[in-house]
Amino acid sequence: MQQNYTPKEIESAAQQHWDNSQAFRASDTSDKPKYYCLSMFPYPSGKLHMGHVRNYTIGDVLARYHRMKGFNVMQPMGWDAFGLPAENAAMANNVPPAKWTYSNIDYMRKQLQSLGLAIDWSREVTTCTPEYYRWEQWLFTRLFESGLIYKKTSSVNWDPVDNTVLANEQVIDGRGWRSGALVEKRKIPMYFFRITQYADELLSDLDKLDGWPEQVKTMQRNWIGKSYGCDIEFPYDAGIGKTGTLKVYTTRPDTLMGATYVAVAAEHPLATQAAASDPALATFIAECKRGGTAEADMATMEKKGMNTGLFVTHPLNGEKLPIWVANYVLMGYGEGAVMAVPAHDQRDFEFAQKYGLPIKQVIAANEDKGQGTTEKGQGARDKGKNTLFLFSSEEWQEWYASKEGVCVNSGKYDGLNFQQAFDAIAVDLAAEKLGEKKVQFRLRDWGISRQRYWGCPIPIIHCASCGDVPVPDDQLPVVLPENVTITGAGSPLAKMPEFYECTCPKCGGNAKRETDTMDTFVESSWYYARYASPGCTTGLVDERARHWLPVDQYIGGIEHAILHLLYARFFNKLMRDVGVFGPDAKQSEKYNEPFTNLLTQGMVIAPTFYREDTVGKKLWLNPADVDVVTDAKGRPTGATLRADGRPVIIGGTEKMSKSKNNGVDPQAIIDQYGADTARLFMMFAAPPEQQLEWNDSGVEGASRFLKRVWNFGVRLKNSEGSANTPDFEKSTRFEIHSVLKQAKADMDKHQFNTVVSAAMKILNALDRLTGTKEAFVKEGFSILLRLLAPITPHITQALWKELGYGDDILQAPWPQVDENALVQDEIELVIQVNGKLRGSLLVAKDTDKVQLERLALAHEAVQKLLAGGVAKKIIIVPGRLINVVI
RNA sequence: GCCGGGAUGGCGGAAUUGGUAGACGCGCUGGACUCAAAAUCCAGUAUUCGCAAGGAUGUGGGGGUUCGAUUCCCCCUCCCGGCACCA
Repeated sequence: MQQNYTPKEIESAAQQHWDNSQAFRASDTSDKPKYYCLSMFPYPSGKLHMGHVRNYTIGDVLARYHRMKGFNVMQPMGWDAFGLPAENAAMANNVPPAKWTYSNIDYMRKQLQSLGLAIDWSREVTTCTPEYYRWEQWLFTRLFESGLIYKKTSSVNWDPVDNTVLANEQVIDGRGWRSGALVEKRKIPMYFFRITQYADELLSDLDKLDGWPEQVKTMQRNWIGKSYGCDIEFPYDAGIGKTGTLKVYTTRPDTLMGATYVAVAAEHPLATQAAASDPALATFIAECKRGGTAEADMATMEKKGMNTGLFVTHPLNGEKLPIWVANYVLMGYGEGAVMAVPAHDQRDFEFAQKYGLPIKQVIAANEDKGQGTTEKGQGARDKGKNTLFLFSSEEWQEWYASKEGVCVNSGKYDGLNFQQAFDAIAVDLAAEKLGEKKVQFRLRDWGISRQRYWGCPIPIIHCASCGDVPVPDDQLPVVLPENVTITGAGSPLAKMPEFYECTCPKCGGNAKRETDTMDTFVESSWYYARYASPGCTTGLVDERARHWLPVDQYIGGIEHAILHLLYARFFNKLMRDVGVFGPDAKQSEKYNEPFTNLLTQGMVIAPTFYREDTVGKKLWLNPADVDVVTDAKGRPTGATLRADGRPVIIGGTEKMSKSKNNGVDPQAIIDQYGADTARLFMMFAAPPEQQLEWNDSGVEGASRFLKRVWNFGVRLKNSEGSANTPDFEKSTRFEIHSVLKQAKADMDKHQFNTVVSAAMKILNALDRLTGTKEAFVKEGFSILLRLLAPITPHITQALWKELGYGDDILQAPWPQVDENALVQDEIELVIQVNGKLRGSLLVAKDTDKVQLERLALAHEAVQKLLAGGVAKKIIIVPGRLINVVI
């Protein structure tokens, strides 16, 4: 046995052993209970960063822990290989995206393997291979035929200099990142998944996901955003010159009588019509089209509007209401038009104030009906009663949102509460055929067309006579050509006749292949199912998927809480309904949801540093190349680039990413200390769900602990030994088993940092012993090794074998708590006076209440504070404390 | 702007879910070993008053409920994630 801990040798020996025994090959037919443990697959950006190490170590700990508990574990790995960074790299380094991607995969696979993850590599999936995306294309054609995929126009960020569509990430302060040109919105045709058709199921099934964090379910619920309201139609005023109605949606039809104007989006047909004869309005509309499409930008920009000079008629009272164009109304949401009730909506109120539009109060507190009786309502009543209140009062806003008021100034609706007014107005609108109740979702259909090269080709052929024709099965896959030049201007495929020239599958005439590719979220929406059918050539999955699905434990970053996880849930339902999981899948609860349990890992964040070039473009610098200067309190005051010593700008502390170049490569730590240290440190640094600001001080400590474990093993093996006293043995056994009990609970709630701490406590307890030969020391050490095995698998395997516990710790069961060791005769109780700690008391376990009260009162500290007086009350918390109230 | 989360010693974090705040580790200080250093081991380490015994204060800030609040309620500040074309 090596005298010193040599992680390199130990780790390569252990990994060799696992390889030789094919230890992590998952059986499709085992009769043990299955445990499908899945970590979100990485984008092959080049190198691993600490976020990956965290994610995959968490997954590996869970996989190995469940293996020890007797499960048939499957833990796969793959590559989310299509995406924008490959095209950027292609431009920066003049290397084709495919080549760049595959070489990144090769490097990162080696890195992952060096971490000693218990992965079944025979199931590896790479999304940019035709074997994979062929089935995605197949599914696309099925969904297109069934109408679940359709085509419509939609806004994109357009760079007028590069003549190309930009991702939101590529729009910086309203300008294209490469050209610096002002970005504008442009409408282009795109394919959409009809995810809204599944909105209700996606919403209601969240209630069944008991294994998901509440915060993720809340975010998804809010994202789907089911609301109950009314469609309301405002007939055109005669001045518009045509007949028809302007349709709006509102969740507050009870305030309809307070509507004083309507507002439409800049792209709305009425706006276009009005602008035809109004140059100033045309200019304003053009201004609204400037800037990107990101919702955060729209929501934070200054609210602006302009009167069109046109009017609509109020559907109930016949008043003429002006039509305004407003930049805060989004064409893509609802009808692209809203009714404005400035008295009762913050945004409408501010807009009305700014442009001098009338404000009409139609909701007030109702004293007679006893409404508005909450604290908020009371305040609102006092302020709002019979007088026009100021909307800016926050009290009023909240109270209003609570829907506790009644209608006023509303004619026949006066005195009705929210629900009564809602119903009455809906009935009256329906009678006029000018509106009806409607359930609306915030969720929009999922546009998947991308005018980019490095993605899965959309399998559609455009024929002048037959229209959009899906590519027939026998012509799939539509293979993405790999020899291309990326210029950053326009879509490369659209410049390749050899790709797009084709014949129509229906009529055989000349036709043009679609040159857009799919959103890369599509690939990541079904990969979890593909792992369960490696090599399948007959469909997306085969029979084997029915054994493994659904995923028992999914692990990934919290940043995926909405989009990826919602799309994957949607896809699972699509695959179920198309029959991918078998004809009976629709009847089985089992195929409703893809991920039974979800662990959302907190992000590993790190500071960002950058310099700006002459045109203000940011050049991001890696933290590893930057020296930070701090003040006496440790706050950063400045930073310089090590290479040239000149200052750099300190950005925010953000999640590690390729685009901000703030990823920290774990390789240095693995090379210097070994994978076990990297894994141990990662698990010890913070609980998995918590965000972690990267800092490598403490890696040293993790390494030191593993050295101590090794040294203890060496001593245990070599020592002649001496005996410990029975008392010492008893207290150590108590300590080990109470720590173990807690560690088991921590493991089950995924709090791995305290599991590591438990291992440290056990080693400390064993280290305090003087004798080393006893069976119970060996037993204690075996508990320590098995506790650590999921976290640091290499060193524990080496010691397990060296000390003769067995050949393979993978076969060892999780250690059992010896409840007998936990029995105590005496316990320590805390003595408090008025809730403040004043002393402690050692008593027999079964001392009765009366006796405890007597002992507490007799306590020196209590006597002193009591000063001869009498205790008011004595509170006893069994096994914990006695609080004397005086 | 909207939605979700977070804030505890010099640092990472713990606290059996309303019951001893600071487990475990890092760092730091002192000591042992060494010619010396590294490594290792031992001791101390929330702040503050005090020679000490002991006291006071303390979980982002302000208020509240309670015998007792890091934990529950109300208000506020700052930080992080997401916002549909980064993945």
